[in-house]
Amino acid sequence: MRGQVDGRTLRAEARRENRRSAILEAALRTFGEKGFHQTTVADIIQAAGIARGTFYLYFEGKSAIFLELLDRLLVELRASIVGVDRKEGAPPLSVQLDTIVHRVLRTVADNRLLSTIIIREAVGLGDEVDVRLRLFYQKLLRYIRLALEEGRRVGLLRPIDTEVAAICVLGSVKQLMEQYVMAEDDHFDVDRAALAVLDFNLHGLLPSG
Amino acid sequence: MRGQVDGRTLRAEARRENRRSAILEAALRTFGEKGFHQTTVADIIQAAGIARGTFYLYFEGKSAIFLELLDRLLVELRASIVGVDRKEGAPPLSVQLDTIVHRVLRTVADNRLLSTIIIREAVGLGDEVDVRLRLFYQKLLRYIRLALEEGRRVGLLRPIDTEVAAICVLGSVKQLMEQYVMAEDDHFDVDRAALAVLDFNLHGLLPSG
Amino acid sequence: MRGQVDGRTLRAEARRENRRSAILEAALRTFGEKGFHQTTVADIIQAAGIARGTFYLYFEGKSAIFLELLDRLLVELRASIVGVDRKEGAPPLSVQLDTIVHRVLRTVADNRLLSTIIIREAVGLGDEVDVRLRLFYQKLLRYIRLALEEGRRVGLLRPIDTEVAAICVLGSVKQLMEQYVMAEDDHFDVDRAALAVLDFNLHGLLPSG
Amino acid sequence: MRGQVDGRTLRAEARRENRRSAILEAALRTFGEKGFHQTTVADIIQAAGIARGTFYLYFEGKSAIFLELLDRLLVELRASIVGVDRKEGAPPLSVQLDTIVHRVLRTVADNRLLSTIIIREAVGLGDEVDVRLRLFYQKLLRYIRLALEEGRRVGLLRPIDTEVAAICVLGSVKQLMEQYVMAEDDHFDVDRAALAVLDFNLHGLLPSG
DNA sequence: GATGAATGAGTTTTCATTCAT
DNA sequence: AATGAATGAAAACTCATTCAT
Repeated sequence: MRGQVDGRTLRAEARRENRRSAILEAALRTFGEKGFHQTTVADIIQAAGIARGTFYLYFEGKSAIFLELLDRLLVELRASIVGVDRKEGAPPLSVQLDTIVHRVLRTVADNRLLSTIIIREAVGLGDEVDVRLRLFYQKLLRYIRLALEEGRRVGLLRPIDTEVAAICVLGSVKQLMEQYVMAEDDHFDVDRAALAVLDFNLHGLLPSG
Repeated sequence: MRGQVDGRTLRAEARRENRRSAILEAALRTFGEKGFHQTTVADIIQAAGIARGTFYLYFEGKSAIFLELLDRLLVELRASIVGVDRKEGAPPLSVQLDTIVHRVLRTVADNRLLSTIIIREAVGLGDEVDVRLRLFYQKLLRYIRLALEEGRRVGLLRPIDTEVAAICVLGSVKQLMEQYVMAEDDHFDVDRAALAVLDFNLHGLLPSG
Repeated sequence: MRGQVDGRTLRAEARRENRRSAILEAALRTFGEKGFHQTTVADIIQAAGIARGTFYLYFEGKSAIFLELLDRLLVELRASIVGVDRKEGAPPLSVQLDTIVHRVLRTVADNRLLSTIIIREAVGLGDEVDVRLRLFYQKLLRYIRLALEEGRRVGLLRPIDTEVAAICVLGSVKQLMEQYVMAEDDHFDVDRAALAVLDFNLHGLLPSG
Repeated sequence: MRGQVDGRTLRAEARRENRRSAILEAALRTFGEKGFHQTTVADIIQAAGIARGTFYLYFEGKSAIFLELLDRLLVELRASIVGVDRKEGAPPLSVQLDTIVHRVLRTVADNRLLSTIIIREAVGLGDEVDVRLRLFYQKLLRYIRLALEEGRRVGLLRPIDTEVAAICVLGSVKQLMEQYVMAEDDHFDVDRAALAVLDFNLHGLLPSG
């Protein structure tokens, strides 16, 4: 009987997870289409095909589900930029940066809806969300800055204001992401863009020399 | 007697304008502090020290007053970037760009509260505001791209993807603005930042050659 | 000097009366066009070309000015139905009723706008107005009933339920007025209508005998 | 289990309908007591003992709930006047008219509160309501006129201005209804009144011959 | 007297969240 | 677990009336 109960429990839990995912998915679609503030719980439950009360069985509320979606994206983005290896024998920083930019843009491309939200609706979504996003970007900036400083130390980079440079790197990639998610037509060439943004970041506008 | 009437009328109009400005000012403060969505008309009238109805005497509503604040900033920003002179004898593009970056950052510095809002709460502020902002950035991007193409033509710039480069230029400046308005402490050195961001945009990260 | 003062006072009073009339006129037009509830004080002062405060120098408020307009019409209507003469030698009741119906319809025709209002917006205009109108119709009904009873007494009328008959008389005339003021085209023949309504009231629908 | 679900659903639906009716009932009471314009949604929900939001769960707003009440009455009134039969062998028009007047007054008596409103506050209840009422009376008038014309053709009625006569018939019945709903004491004898109004409409005031 | 800016009570409406079934 | 009816706290907006100039 215990086995049976376990089976039941397992199946129940699986169903629960499925449903949870379905709601998350529906919320993602709705947030992506209408934006956080224009989206009502009614929209989400309609898209998910569930009852009002059911929504609150799975999530604490509108902010909570948004926060969860946000966290998922941030985790993916974070994953796409870890891996800079400053040990000897590792690929040169330029290659690593190239990889990172590629990965980040890929992640954005793969999570277009979600990316739209965090890029466009930076704040005003409730204190918790605001804090989460701010922290993410803060960490990201520090990470980039440390990478740049390391590059400076090993003589790979020219003497620059690493703080401002980090800001510029972040800004240029973010803006590219924004243009990408904003583009109504789908023929945005991610690879070309990644190459170009890297080229820009590495060499600037002027002819070298 | 007519003179007196004129005097009265003038004074009345002056008072009216003052009031209007005071409300705009109060709204600006409130939007800056709480963000667009967190701000209610009640907040604004409280900050302005006026009655409910008075607000609607001067503005159509929350969106309208925000739109007006936005337009003011956009006009100033626009003004800070006009003036690129491609005629012979004009200063080189690099100098002009330098001037522009300086001016833009100055404008942002001078309108910190307002800048905060349009940078942080990019969209979801009502259809009209959204459209206005989107258009502004669109025009800005095209403007930058044209300037870069001109630079290419006259051989000032190296061969670059001007579309992506324009995005990068815009993004780096925007991100700098964001860091600036976000910085809680006031010791953000605008001039240093302007120089650094220009240096980055012009020469990139790598040593030349 | 007293003479001069009197002259001034007189002229001032004349001016005051003129203005008062002008406002009443403007209010009449506006009420007639939009109805009592849709009409705002703003509408009236705009139509009158006066300032907000000025309105309150002449009238206590929106209800008060409406009440005054109402009273004017009621006085005229009342005047158009006095004069039923039950003394010997007077014209027969039938003729007198004919005269009354004619006069009433004429009064309505001459005060079309105002009539529209009291016919269409019977109540809900504030307690005072409601009471005034109710009283008017009550008195009117009693008046008609007494006339009918007198007619009965002198054998002019057949045995009828005078209370209900009075109601019917009032109702038929009121409905005629309503159709009249509602008619968009202006070719409503008052005289023909007066004759027909009298004919109906006196002889009914069936052939006599 | 499905049966149980159906049972639940049915019960839920029944409860929902009950609630709806209860709100309509409360609104009817409130409109009847205070009139349309004096009634606020707050009044209705208080009378119904429900929360603010609940009201909007069942009705779009004040106008919508009034419109529904109005439609119910108009349907009943309409039903009370269909059935005039002009085929051979049918009861004479006089009898049919008698039936109609009886039925109409009964309907009014059975819907006293609602009747009060549409009779007293004829217009200014919102465009849609106004149009609905105007159309209703228009149709009613045409209907009466056609009936009278038919009566003329078959020689049942004397030569009359059928248009004005229709107006008079409608007016006399409406005024009777008004007196009825206005009467504070309840001893208004509907049957007597119906007879008297018919007598008046058919034979008029004067002795026949 | 005239003006029109200022007032604020009063209404409508929305929507995230709760809770009985 | 699931449901969806019920809730009520906000929030926006209107407009008759007052009052300082």
